[in-house]
Amino acid sequence: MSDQVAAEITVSLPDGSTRMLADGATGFDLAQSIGSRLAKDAIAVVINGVESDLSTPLSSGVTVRVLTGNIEEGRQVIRHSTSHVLAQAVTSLWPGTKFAIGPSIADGFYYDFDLPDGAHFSDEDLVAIEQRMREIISEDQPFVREEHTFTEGLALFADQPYKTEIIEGVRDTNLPADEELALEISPSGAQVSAYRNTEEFVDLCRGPHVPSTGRLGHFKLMRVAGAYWRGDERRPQLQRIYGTAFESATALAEHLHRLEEAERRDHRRLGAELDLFHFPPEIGGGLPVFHPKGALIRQTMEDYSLAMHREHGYQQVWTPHIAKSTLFEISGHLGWYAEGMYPPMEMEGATYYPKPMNCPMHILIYKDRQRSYRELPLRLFEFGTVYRFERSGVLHGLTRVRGITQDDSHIFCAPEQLADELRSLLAFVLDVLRAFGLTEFEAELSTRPEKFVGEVEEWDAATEALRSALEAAEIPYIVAEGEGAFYAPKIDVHVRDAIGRRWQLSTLQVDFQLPQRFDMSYVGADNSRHRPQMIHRALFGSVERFFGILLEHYAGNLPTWLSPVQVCILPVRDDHEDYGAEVLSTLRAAGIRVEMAPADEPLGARVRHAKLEKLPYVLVVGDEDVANRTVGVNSRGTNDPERGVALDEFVGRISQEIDQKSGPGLS
RNA sequence: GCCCGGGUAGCUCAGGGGUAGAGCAACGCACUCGUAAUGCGUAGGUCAGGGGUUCAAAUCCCCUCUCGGGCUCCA
Repeated sequence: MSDQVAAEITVSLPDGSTRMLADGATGFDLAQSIGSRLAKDAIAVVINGVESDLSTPLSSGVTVRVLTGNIEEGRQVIRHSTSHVLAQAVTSLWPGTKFAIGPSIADGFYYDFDLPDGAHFSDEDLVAIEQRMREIISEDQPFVREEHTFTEGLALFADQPYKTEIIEGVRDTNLPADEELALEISPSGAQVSAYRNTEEFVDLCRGPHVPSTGRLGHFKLMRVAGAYWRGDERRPQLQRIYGTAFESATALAEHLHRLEEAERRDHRRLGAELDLFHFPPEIGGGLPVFHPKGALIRQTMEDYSLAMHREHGYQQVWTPHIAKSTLFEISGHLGWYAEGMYPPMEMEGATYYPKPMNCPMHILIYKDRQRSYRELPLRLFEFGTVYRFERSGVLHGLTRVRGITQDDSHIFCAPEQLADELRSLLAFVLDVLRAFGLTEFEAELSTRPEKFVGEVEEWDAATEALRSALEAAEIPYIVAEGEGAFYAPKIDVHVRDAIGRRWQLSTLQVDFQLPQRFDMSYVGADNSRHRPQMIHRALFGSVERFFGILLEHYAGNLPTWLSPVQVCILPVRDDHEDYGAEVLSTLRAAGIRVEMAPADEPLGARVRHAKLEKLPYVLVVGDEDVANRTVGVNSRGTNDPERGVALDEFVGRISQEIDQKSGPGLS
């Protein structure tokens, strides 16, 4: 081709620079022109914001970003490509398998299958599948993009009913049904794209993919599960395989290590190790008992919360656990929440239900007498235990139980007070959460759904009030359009824990329905009756769940104020026990929770036991300490004890720490 | 509720048709020690429960309960 000058194209890079390439150059050529290292690491490209294969020819004037495996978008491509390899492996081991979808997800991927003759995967199957996947990877099969019309696509996947349904769905609506389907098919134009690895194996997919299976390999199949087609329990249950994949063996190993770390933090494990709570089968699923140390932690949490509520103008109330059906008919719970309620009990001709929520009872307290505008906002607060029928499969340690103690509050206010009340309420909620060591917040503002009660103007005003509370609190939030309950817009507060996991905790909901159902009123300054507005608010959400989250957040290393045992005294020999007892009573008099372990085991063993219990402080007392009235301080998180600390000084230190709700670090 | 996998000593687990095992914990005795496991000894089990197959079942089969991982659900 020396007889003609090669045409050239110009492309822009993310840093604003431009680069000249031969006409017909691909993303891979671009990466190569930048550097051989980049060419080696390149997974895919983003052309004018659209993710594409490395083999895509570039046209002049486009902006191109090269995706490598060490960034999230690149990993998604690796995971999605690995899911295709999984599908090919399964079809070669189970001929006749029907495929559903196989998207990348946070930290991995999955693929849903419908095996011939209703077969199911077992854990042993995963080993064989992984083996087959490694063969496919070593064959270095190319991912070849094919584009088809809808008609061709339907013909290509004629024996794949799930793929057919996806293609028809997009053809008829021009939209994939949800985010995960969007990875399978692109709605743009009248095209269906597919990626072919071999003569036999081709899968519907939007792409992009790695150039060939040889680029994969750092993966692991994690588990098998059942999953309903399109998440609908009325439709067939498919066999899902979860896996994870990374760009390198190191990154995969790090990920698996993080999973182990999360397992070590599992509150169910810590609950047993630290003797805090358990779930006796004789009582029933989802119904925990708290042991002395667990109860102490829980009580400390509740005491602090109650004190903060009183300081902020809340009045504590107390209400029973069951009520006649009449109450839940008025509240409407029997109408729209009956499935979530425990079944009724008949007694003396009346029907009683365990309460699923506290609000109706708080409303009855409000309604016991006529209320004046001067009393508003009226803030009622209760640690109210409610019972909800959670299906057996959803129970999960303390984070999903059937007996739930809510730190529940209902605020009744005049409409013109709503915005101020929400603002101070949100600030209060965040302050209390911060005291428990949770500092990273993200909120969700859920707005009016299609089906709703009340007036549009009311909804708009309440939504604006919630929004302004979020703005004032200066926390990041997203708006979930149409996600509100039918009776109210709401704010949900999520927190990030120490290892970055997101938990939904507090909720603030305005309620347009209950004040009306209960015909609530107050007498205004104008001497006429008005309808109050109502706010539901749970701060911890559920005390049990919050307890579990805190345990995981701290990995069991609770700050000193929450530790059930704050100090353990270890006399070096038994003739130091008298002094140890003196230290114990001094600390106890200062309100510190303290124990002493007698010298009938070697000191090292006793230190070890105390460390395994994750106690904040171990005090060793020996000859020098008896002589000088000092203690040896071994703090959690260190193996470097401090010798000769004056007893008074230690008391001062730990008291201050308890006061500030801080404490030594991890064990 | 549905799919998959478990349930053997208080805990963690081994054993997989022929009379039940280990480590830790517990208990007893000795040791008296300056910072993450002192030694010796003792006791501890209807192998989740029920039914079946077998001369014989912890072990194989069926049912139930229960726990875990997912799916659905979370007002």
